[in-house]
Amino acid sequence: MHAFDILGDPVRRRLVELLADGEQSAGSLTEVVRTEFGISQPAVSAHLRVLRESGFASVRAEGTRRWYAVETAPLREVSDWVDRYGRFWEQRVDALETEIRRTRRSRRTPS
Amino acid sequence: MHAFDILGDPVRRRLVELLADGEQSAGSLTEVVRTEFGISQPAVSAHLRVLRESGFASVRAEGTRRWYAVETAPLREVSDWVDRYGRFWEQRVDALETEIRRTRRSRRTPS
DNA sequence: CGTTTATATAAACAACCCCTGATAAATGGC
DNA sequence: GCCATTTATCAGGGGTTGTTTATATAAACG
Repeated sequence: MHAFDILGDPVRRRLVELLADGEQSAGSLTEVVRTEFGISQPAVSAHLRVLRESGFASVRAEGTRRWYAVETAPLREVSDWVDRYGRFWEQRVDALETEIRRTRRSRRTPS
Repeated sequence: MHAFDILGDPVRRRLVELLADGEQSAGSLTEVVRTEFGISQPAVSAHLRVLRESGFASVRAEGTRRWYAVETAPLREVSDWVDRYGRFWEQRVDALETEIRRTRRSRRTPS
């Protein structure tokens, strides 16, 4: 399954978004997604499985709990594709220069 | 249909790749994709329709020919998502600084 | 041990997407 | 006007994917 297929599903995108904040248990992920999308626990579990098997997420067992974390490599594949075939480097470079400047400033003067 | 759904299909990704080189007629796009994926002309036409209707491509008529061009805005949506939720800014920023420097150098000394 | 909690798996089903083959529409050349 | 070319659309079938309900597994706890 290609990276774009993985992220093609809105539930999986949301899971990745949630995991961007850091490690989360399957339970808390399920609770959020369950209410937001109105789907069952097994449905969420199936999506977590897809993220696992595609390398988008890794799991750590702790008792009965499963702690999920996002993996960056597959996301890189997506951004690489966009960078390669989206021919808008001009604008993109400008935007990223701004972003880099902003990042540096915030590093110098941490909140 | 979300941007990731559009690019979830390998044929559509390939079409965007081909269009990255510049405007192409439906015919030449069809020929390439037809041989690479072994699908029919109507199948390719359907994919071009999806790209059209999702804003990933624009069309210009010239006689019976249709000239397709890639549109950058929807691709931006994808890269924005990755930038926001893929937490690998450290490496990413470094890589892009390099890229920016490279771009500037090549602007100064055009090939 | 028996029960509860946390998570995964299995079976069945529905929806959707993509494909093909046939055909339409519109332009171009003679 | 007639035929060829280019591209799009339509009707229908098939396969993948996501969902639910029910159940399994496995640890924690009394």
